[in-house]
Amino acid sequence: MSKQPLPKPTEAELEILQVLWQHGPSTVRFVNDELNRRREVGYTTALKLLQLMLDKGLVLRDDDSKTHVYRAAVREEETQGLLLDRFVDAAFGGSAMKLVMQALGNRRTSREELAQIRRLLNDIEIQNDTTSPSTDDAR
Amino acid sequence: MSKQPLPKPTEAELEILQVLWQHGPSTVRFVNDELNRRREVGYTTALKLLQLMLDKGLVLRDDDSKTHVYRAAVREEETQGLLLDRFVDAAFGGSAMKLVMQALGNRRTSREELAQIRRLLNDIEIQNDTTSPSTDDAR
DNA sequence: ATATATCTACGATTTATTTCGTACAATATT
DNA sequence: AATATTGTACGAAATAAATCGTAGATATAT
Repeated sequence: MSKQPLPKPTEAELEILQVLWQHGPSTVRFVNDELNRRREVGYTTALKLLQLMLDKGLVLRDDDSKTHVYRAAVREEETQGLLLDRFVDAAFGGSAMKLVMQALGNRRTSREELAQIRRLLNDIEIQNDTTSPSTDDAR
Repeated sequence: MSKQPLPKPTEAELEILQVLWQHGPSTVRFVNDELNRRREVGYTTALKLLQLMLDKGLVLRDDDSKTHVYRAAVREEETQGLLLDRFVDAAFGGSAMKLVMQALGNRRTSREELAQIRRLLNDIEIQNDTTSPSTDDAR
């Protein structure tokens, strides 16, 4: 029952996590190269960030060989969920609905994706029916 | 066709915008009181933030009377859309779909809301059909 | 009219985040 | 073996954001 703090990654840390999530365990060099596809970042900057992230427990590293290999210590969905909560709160006054409507309304969504969402809605509805019949409220 | 820079509000600035969007034009005192419902903030902190926001063009103020009245200079949906884009990019690697699925999947969504989303999906589908038949890409 | 409360302006401090420079060790190259 | 390259560690500067204190102006109450 040990509760990890699960620290909130900063903007720059998120960029790095994206790389690690997408490409798996990576060297500093690789991470830095990936970052540089978007913006100019010095090598030691990436290194330092990874070291800080190690302290925070956001990544793990294998330092068996001289060239260390870092990998994400937090799961993608979990982290995104955490950030989403904060974001919904900060930008949408806590209303996840408003966010979803915005996200769907203001951008191109393919037929494929629409179908995907419909499937999800169905699943949720079934869930709702089989668990808590009619009402639902909390706070 | 004049394009304003439309600066990105910070976390604290967003809190204030929420207050203004929700309650309309307000005095510093009122804004501060509202902020203090969530966390402890000094009066001059709120004041300073509003002044900075005025510089940035995030709010406007009426200083006819001694006690100034501030109001949002940016529209809620527009700002949220902007932030959403950034957030989708930062946390979800650019995939709005993943975000929507997360938002819907990981939290309680009422029958009411589900229906609302379905309606939106229908609208979008109709849009898709009547405009660009199969493929979709722009920008 | 004097004292008290309320308000704005704004500099300065604090805290968080990002970025980089330098030192030095290990490895690879010539 | 000497030199160049590539790597880590880590302090410190640069930047950004949030918070607060103090001064002084204006209004309100006694």
